[in-house]
Amino acid sequence: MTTKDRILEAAAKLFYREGVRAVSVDAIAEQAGVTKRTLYYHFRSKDDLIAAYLEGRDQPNLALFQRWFAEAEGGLPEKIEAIFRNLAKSARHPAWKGCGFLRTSVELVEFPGHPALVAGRAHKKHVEDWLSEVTGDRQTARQIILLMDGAFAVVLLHRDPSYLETAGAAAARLAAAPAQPAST
Amino acid sequence: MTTKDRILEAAAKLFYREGVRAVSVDAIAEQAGVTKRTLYYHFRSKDDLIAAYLEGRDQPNLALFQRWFAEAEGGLPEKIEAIFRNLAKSARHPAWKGCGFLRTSVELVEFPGHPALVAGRAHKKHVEDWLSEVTGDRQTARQIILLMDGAFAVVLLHRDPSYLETAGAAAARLAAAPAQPAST
DNA sequence: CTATGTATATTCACTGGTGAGTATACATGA
DNA sequence: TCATGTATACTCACCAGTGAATATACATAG
Repeated sequence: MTTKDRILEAAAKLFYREGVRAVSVDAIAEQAGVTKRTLYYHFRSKDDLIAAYLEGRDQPNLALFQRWFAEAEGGLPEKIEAIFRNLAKSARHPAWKGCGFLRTSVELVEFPGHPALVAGRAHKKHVEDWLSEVTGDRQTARQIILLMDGAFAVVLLHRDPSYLETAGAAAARLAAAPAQPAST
Repeated sequence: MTTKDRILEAAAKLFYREGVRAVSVDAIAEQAGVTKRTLYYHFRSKDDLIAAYLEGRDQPNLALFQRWFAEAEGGLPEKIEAIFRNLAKSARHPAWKGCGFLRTSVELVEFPGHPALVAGRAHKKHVEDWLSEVTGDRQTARQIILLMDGAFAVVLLHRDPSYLETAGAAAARLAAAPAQPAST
């Protein structure tokens, strides 16, 4: 594992756990076991590091959703609901802190053009595109995304993962009977 | 208007615009036209001020939803959808930055017991309780909340208020046909 | 009806600490 | 000997919170 990878891994861990603003570059360097100067050799700035953190989460995150969907029994509504059930299970872990993409978009609300937000938008679009494919309907895909992201926010606030199951039930119902006949 | 009110008003404006972490106590004092020491005479700490900011938003926010609901034509689904339509209109204003409660809960994720988060949870519960009343079903109320909070997050990320209308359509459908016969 | 005391409200100037980022030097393998 | 990578030790800006003093208003005792 290269030094650069170790730095990114340390950054990702701390950024997710505490938020991108709360974590100092010094703390990341220490966690990675390098000096701050070395960190700045591999990354141009803290903002660069934040962007790299989110870019690195796009694929694994999407792949996880796809695996949960593929491995679930039943028809489309059941498979959609399975994603939420798995999310609820994750959310019961004490280290769970919601969606890193959404949280970063809040922390960087003053900088709408920040590269990390560009990466965040791309990620959410990838999920939406994939859901459009499997549901055959963009509107339904968006409503599922809205339920999921809403659940991230609400569960983080109340620390009550059961909202993810409530969201899953709603998503399953919307997937079972799309508003207008399928139209990707 | 008292000095204390002016400080709180200044804090609320800056906290909503830039986020509670990004705003310095000095900036609030300057905006309020007092010295920092005066600010600390009226508020014990910055955390106190953050809590006061959210506590002050609870009632006005809820009242706004209730007004939008009351003033809308049509049955329950139409009235629910009207709330989202009004939110979408607000979100088109360039100063709109999502939901202050949810954003603060992200910014203070490291401090789950923070008084501002207690105020945030209370507010969301008030909205949920009111929606339970008007829909006659807690599950439906929660799903509407999930759609609304999801839309706050997604619209903030993509800067595309149309997601609020998509959420409104889903909320109307769920309100029109609750999963199980009404049970508050 | 003045002198003294006290509570409220405000100011200026400061501190200890932390933040991101850098100047410079040293190592080491190709 | 040159590019790559790492370290020590720094700069400079900012930030939450404080110490000490002051202004103002209003008591009430002499």
